[in-house]
Formats: sequence, C-alpha cells, structure tokens
Amino acid sequence: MPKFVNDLLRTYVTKRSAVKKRLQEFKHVFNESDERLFAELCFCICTPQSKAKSCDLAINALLKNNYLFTGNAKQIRPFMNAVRFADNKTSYIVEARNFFTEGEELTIKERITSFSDVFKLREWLVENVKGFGMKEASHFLRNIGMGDNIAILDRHILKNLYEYGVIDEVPECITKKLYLEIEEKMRVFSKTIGIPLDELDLIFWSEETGVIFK
DNA sequence: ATACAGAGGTGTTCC
DNA sequence: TGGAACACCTCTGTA
Repeated sequence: MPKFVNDLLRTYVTKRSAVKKRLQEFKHVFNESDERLFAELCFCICTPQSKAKSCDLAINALLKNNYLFTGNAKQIRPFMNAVRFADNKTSYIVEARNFFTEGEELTIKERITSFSDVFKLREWLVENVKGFGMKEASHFLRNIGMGDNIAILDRHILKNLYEYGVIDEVPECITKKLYLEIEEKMRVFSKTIGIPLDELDLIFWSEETGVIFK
C-alpha cells in the first residue's frame, strides 16, 4: 500500500523530539571509553536477522561478566543463544577484539578518528570487521554518533522507501553499489521533505517496530 | 499443541 | 571481476 508524505510529516511532528533526543544520546557514546565503543560494535555484529533487543541483552550480559573483553569463544557462546547464527557471530566478536587490540588495550576511537570522512571509514570497517557489511557498518557508525549523512538500509527502511515511492522495488539482494545508489536516493528524499537522514531512519524503524531503540 | 513467519544480513563459493 | 546462489542456523510471537 502506498504511503503519503503528508502522513509522514504528521508522524514526524509527534516523534521529532524523541528522535532528536535519541540521536543526541548516540552522539555522547563517542565520548565514552573504547570499551563502550567496542560493546556497540559487538551489538551491531549480532543484529543481522536477529532481534535488536535480544542482542542488547546478550551484550549486556557479556559486559557484566567481562567476557566481552576477556572471554574466549567457548565462554561467550552460551550468552548468544537468543542471537541468530550465534556460532558465527561469536567468532566475529573474538576476531574483532583481536583486530582492535594493540598490546593489551582496545584502540577503537584512535583508529576511527584517523579517517578524513565517514564514507572512507565505513569502507574500512566493511573490509576489516567480519560480520560488517554496508548496513551494519552504517548501523555502528550511527550508534556511536557518526550517522548524520549515512543510511542504515535494512528491510524496514527499504520497505518504507518502496512504499513512499523512493525506490521502484525492494531488492532481493543488495550489492555495495546498489546500497550507495539507494542511500543517495534516500538522502535526496530526506532533503526534499525536510527530515534529516538520521531522523528519518529512526522514524521509519519505529513505524515498523513500534519503538525507538537502536 | 503444532505450524509458521519474522528477526535492523553477511561470508563463501562459483561462474 | 561483479554478482547470483547458497550457507549460516535458532529463538520468539502469533494463529
């Protein structure tokens, strides 16, 4: 069923302040510790085809017992039961920890800030973090407050873009090239209707899931 | 109770 | 070499 921009703008009026508040919280994450950033990275490794809430619970449990930073795959795995593809994602978490550890220290912020723009940074994340494609790399960047000018093209967002006529169809599979094309279309759409890209994502997502989460 | 759709996709392989 | 096809794999909510 097609949707109308007027309804979207009406929704925006009611949700705008909550959305802006949530985005501000994401901005603050970047000023926190490397451990906090790593926890967010692991959350994003977990989310594909899984429930965001289940992933959040799993990561919080792993933070509480410190296994996220010190546990091996065998120790981490039991906390991932509610996460889909748990064996794979457990491996990805351990690999990511190794990748971002220099000596005994996690160094994420330092390596992230060395990039001139967010698009190059995203490319680098896609190439170096197993479990990160374009969507999850974007998700991570948004969740640490760097998502101003990028789109998180998951099934909900694509469905909405289709329903608002921004794209002609919801693609079966999405290549990097197609991702960038659709992202640009969403960017133009957001500018046209006057809802910032990052706010539009949260509006769409909350429309589909009923909540503003992460 | 049993069935079934849906969960913020990505890695690997093969051509 | 860019891109299809397939593998990964299980919990949860709803009818």
